Amino acid sequence: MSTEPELSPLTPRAAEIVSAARVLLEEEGRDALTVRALADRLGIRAPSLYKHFSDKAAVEAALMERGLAETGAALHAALDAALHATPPGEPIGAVLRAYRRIGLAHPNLYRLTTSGPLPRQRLAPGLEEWAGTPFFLAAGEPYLAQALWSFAHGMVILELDGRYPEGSDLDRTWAEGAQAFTARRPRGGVERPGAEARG
Amino acid sequence: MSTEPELSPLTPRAAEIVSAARVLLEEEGRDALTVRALADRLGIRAPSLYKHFSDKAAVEAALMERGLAETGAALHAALDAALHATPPGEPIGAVLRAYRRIGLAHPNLYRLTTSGPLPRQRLAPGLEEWAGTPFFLAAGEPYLAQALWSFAHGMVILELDGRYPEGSDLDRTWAEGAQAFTARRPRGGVERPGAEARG
DNA sequence: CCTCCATGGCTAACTTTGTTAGCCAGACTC
DNA sequence: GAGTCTGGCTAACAAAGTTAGCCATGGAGG
Repeated sequence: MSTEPELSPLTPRAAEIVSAARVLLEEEGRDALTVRALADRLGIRAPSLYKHFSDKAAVEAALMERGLAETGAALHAALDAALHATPPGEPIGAVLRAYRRIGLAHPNLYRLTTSGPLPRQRLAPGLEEWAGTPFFLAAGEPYLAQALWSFAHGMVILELDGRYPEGSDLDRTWAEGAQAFTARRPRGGVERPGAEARG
Repeated sequence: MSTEPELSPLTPRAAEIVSAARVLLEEEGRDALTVRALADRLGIRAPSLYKHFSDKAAVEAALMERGLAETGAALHAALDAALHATPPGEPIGAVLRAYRRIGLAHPNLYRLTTSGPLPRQRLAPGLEEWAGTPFFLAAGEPYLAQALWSFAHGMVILELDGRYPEGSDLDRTWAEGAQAFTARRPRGGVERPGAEARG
């Protein structure tokens, strides 16, 4: 269990703004996350927000950090629980289930965090990699890990966007994917991820 | 090989507008696809576009139809080629390679077509399903098919968005996924997809 | 031939959005 | 007590999608 990287520091007021932004985003969707609407929630005027953040993208970057941190924490916890259970559980299945759960729990934050290019300069260093590490630990091998991560993201985002036909049994589709990837997992237990193809 | 559904009919002028929109989108990105910029390319003023489309979303829907149609055509062709080759090729690998190729060939159109909810009322009926059918034909079973599709979409969108670590060997990751899914493909060849969990 | 009207342009203008400029009140520091 | 930092404010702008309403062209029907 690696320790979580520290998020970019925020003043108390900035932290309040990010909290309000998160509620607004989650309750009313991405289009509703507007500078004026956010200011309204805080009882101030839109331009005042610029005393705390350089632009709207900076607020979104702070939200993305929270999304990454919570995702990473959930995945690390699920992996640890699986590995330390008696008998140990299947790590790939455990990570996949945790990933789906966190994506569906905060759909708009998930979308914000995972869609489009990441503003990496604005994110705490190491955070993105830390959040993805459980896939590497569960897969035991970097190529399988990236394939697993891609599958998981594809499943969540297509479900959130309503792209599956009505009535699809997605539990079964997730199980199918988990079995396909688990079958290719190298025996010999979990290894540290190699340096060459992480993420 | 099923026949492609007909796209929604367009007047000649509307077709010109969609063509211009496509060039604009592909050359300058999604943010550049603005009503005024599109009008500029056509040598007219922005409000004139509303004589041909009810709103910007209608132009985007026409673009999505083209994206779905081209994707579907490429996937059906790749699957047919694999199945009718001597000796027959591996259908899952063939469909995956074609999917990646078409996504990377038109990144902005791919993103537009596959991100966010689909405006299904504005799309030619049957088109979405037809485009996805090759996954079902290649997988031979609907749950594996949806898992395969999710994997493919996750891979393409994460690559387009630059989410993989620099230097990742994505060819190898694609191959890893192809092997994982191929191993679970039901023997006995390709079946028609069932009605219950298509897409 | 002349009228009618559908087609497809146009200008002007409005709303919403992100953003900047510049002012000001309170609080803390030297 | 003077100054400066903090965090509000109003006014205003540019870019976006969109609407209202005017006008030229051109083909159809009498």
